[in-house]
Amino acid sequence: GWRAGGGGGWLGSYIVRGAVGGGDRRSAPRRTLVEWGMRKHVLLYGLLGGVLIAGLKAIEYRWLVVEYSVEIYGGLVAAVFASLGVWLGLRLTRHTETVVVREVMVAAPVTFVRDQGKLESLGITPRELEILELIAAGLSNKEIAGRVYVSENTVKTHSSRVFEKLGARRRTQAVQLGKELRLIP
Amino acid sequence: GWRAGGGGGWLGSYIVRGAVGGGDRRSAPRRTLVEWGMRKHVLLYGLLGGVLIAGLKAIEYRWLVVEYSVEIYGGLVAAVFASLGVWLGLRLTRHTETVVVREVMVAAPVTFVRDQGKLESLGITPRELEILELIAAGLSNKEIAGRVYVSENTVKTHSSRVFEKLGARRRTQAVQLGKELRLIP
DNA sequence: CGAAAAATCACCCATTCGGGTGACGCGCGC
DNA sequence: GCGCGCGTCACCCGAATGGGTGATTTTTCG
Repeated sequence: GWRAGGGGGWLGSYIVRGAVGGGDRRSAPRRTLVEWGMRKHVLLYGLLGGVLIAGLKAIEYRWLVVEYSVEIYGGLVAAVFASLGVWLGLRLTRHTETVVVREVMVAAPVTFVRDQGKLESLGITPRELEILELIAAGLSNKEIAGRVYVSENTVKTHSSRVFEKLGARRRTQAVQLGKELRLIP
Repeated sequence: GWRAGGGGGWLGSYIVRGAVGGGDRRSAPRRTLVEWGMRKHVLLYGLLGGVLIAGLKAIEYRWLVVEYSVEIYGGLVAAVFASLGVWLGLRLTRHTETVVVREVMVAAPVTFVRDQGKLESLGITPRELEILELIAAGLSNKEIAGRVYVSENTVKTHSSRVFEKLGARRRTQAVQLGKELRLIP
C-alpha cells in the first residue's frame, strides 16, 4: 500500500518549485502578469496532482490488480504529469511573441509645398506664377488670356518675364524648370 | 517489487505517441524540419525514461527503503516527466513567432512605372514616346533632331503623330496629358 | 516572301510663340 | 510728390510650332 495524502503533498510542492523557477527565467519582461498567471498555473497543477492521487487511491480499493498497481500507477503518473508539463510549457510560452517591425515603402500622398524662397529669390510675381501654372496646364496664350480676363498681349508679357527669370527659352522648358524648382506641382 | 523493463518500455511508447500528436498539430507548415526535430525529441524522451527506470531499479537494490519505494518512485517519475514535459513544451513553441508588419510612411522614391496598356491602346510607338519625353524635357524640335540624329522634319512628324494620338494641340498640353496618363515621368 | 507597321524626310501654310520696345495706371513707401 | 514694382496693353518681327500631304526606306511579323 501507499499513502496518497503524503505523496500528493510532496509531489505538489516539488512541482511548484520547479515550475516557478523555469517560468520566472523565461518571462522576465512582463513580470506582474506572468507572476499572476504562474500562481494560477501552480495552483491548478497542485490541484490536479492531488485529484490524481486521490483518484488513484480510490481506484486502488476497487478494480486494480494489486500485483501490477505499481507499474500502472507509475505509468499513469508519468503520462499525466508529462502531459501537464507539456501543457504548462505551452501555456508559459504562449505569449512569447517576437515582434518584427518591417518597414514597408508606402506611396506617400505627395503634398506639394511651394518653394517661396526660390520664388522670391527669382523675383517671380504672383501673376507671373499664375500664368506659369496655366502654361503648365497646357493652355495657349489665347486660352490663358480668356481664362484670366486679360489680353493675349498681357499674357505674352507675363510669360516672357517669367521665362526670362527662369532662364527658359520655351514654355515647355519653363514648365520643366518650374517643376524642378518646386514652383508648380 | 516492480518490473523495470516492462514499465520502461510501456511508458516510453506511451509518451512517444502523446508527444508526436501534439507536435504535429502545432507545427504543420514546416513539416520536414519539425518531424526531424520531433523524432529527436521523442528519442531523447524515451531514452531518458529508460535511463530513469534503470536508475530507479539500480537504486532499489542499494539504498531505498522498500516500504516507501512506491511513493518515491512515483514522485520521481512525476517530477522528471513533468520537467521533461515543460522542457518539451518550451522546445516545441520556442520558435513560435508572431510577425507584426508595421507599415511606415516613407517619402516614397517615386518609382515611375509606365502604363504600357495605355501606350498600346493609344498606338504610340517607341520613337514617338521618345520624342514626347524630349519635348517634356523642354527641348525644341531642332534640339531634339540633333539629339536623336534625325532631321527636324522627322521630329515634327513624330510630334504631330503623338499629339494626334493624345488629342493634344500644343506640346505643353501633350506633356501634361503624357504625365496624367503615366506615359512619361 | 510580302504586307503592315514604323521610321524617315520633304514641302507648304497658318498659327503660335519668343523677344524686344514702348506706354499707361495703380498702390506703396521714402 | 516721386520713384518703383506690378499689372496691363499694343505693335512688330523672326523663329518655332502645328497641321496636312506625300514619299521612301527600314523593320516587323504573319
